[in-house]
Amino acid sequence: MSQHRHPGAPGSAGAVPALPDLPEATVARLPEYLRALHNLADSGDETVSSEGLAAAAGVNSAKLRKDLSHLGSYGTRGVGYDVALLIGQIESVLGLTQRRAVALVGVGNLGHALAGYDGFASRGFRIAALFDADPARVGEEINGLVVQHVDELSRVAAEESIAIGVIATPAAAAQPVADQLVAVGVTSILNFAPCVLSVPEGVDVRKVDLAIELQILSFHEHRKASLTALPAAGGSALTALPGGLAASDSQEAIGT
Amino acid sequence: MSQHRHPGAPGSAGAVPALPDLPEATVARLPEYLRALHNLADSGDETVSSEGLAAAAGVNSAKLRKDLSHLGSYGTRGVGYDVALLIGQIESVLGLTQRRAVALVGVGNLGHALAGYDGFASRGFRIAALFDADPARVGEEINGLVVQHVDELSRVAAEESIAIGVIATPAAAAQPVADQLVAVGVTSILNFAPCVLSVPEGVDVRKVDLAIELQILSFHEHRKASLTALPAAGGSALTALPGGLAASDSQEAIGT
DNA sequence: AGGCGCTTGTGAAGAGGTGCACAAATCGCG
DNA sequence: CGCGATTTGTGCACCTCTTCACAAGCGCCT
Repeated sequence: MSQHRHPGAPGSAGAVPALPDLPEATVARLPEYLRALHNLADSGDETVSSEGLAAAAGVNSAKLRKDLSHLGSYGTRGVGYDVALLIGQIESVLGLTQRRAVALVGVGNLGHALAGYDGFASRGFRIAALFDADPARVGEEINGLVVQHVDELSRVAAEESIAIGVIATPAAAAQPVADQLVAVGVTSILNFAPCVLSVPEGVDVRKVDLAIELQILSFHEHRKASLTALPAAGGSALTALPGGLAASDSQEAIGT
Repeated sequence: MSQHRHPGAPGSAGAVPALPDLPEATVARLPEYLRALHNLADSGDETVSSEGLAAAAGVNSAKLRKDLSHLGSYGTRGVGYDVALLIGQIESVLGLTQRRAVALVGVGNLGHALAGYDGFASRGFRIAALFDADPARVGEEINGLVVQHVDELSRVAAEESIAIGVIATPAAAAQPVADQLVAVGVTSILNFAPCVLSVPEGVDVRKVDLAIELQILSFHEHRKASLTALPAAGGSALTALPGGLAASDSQEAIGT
């Protein structure tokens, strides 16, 4: 049930306490807007129109306006949005006003790279601890952090008040690790292992599977190839495809 | 490793001619089904019910049946789906019957890990070439492949018939690299750089942004925290977590 | 052989997301 | 001081995706 609610009117008292209950699709786009806004800010721009920001974020401008309206943003008609203000708004909604501590479990091939990925640090997160089950890896230092044994997790989690757990272990180890994370109170997990995690209600899991992304691309590649291979195949409905078979999900030919 | 050539394939290479024009959401789930099916096959299962497969893939069983029905699969009522047959079907639809060649550009922190990620090789892809713009990195050998300068791209792409390009460069370098990939005929790109790529129509781009995933989790974490701070909302399972949560962020002062 | 339990495949209803098009609001300028 | 150019915010229609519920089909057991 989507309830329309007008989040706090301009003059309302408290500071926008109610989380506006954003559509999930909107939430997923906010970080992209945020990144684009930071770029604009670095360029010295102080305001930006929905059209301009939409182009920078690779989305439709109406969609962007609707997204921003959901979080009760204050654009100025005839002018646009104040870049700095909007950055503050989005960061606040995303809960990025504090730097959240991330625990990374699994310092193998991929985990090693994640531990060194500075995109995390620069966008609101702090990798607070590294874990691995392999004794051979415990003790290794990466980016100033020492890899600890995964059994230390509960102790360290309490000290560092871990907010998010990242799993970069092999698939077989992922579920036990997830259980351990949940046990120490972590309610948000980013899973890079190619498997389905089962977690109690209230725990959010997002999955990133690199091979799956390639397989999706493979499908489209396959489809494109077979389309060009079958010229006019008997005039079936296939050839009657309208304007574009562009993947709606991906970005496509922007501007020019 | 295991390159399952569909064993008892749906007979007739000529069959399955018309690409069924699958819903995008379905395409995105097929790889997950495929992974689950391979697990089942390794366990020796020969058939699986929609319920069972759905559980293994983490989706609703009705959704799974509808997805499979889209690709005209033949389950047996009262029995379920033939695992081997279904694997063959899905691999065929995804275009995984051939092993696609992937070019990886950007062998920095993340790219290095991707180059060594065996999940690609085991799921239908072959990393055929590595590139970087930094002369200091050219010549380095990773996983049996020598890093070449990005200017070699056009020559190598022709030799290896690259099907998919993976961009793991810094954001600033991503667009030029994408242009080069497009120029040599690549029509599918997986972009790890945190920026929007502009490509001509007909080129598919999928983006993976690791920081964005964390930011989305951060939002939910933020929301959950503010909910527990608010009056009773009915829900409950949240408070029953063992171990107790440590991370509670009280603040959410917005604006100004 | 016939009935029974199980499972698929799908129609239909509902939820959610998207994009157009336009009214409302604001600024700058003559 | 009012007008026009500009841009936001949003109602509405469309579309995709999800989920339910159930008839049809299949194999097994008696």
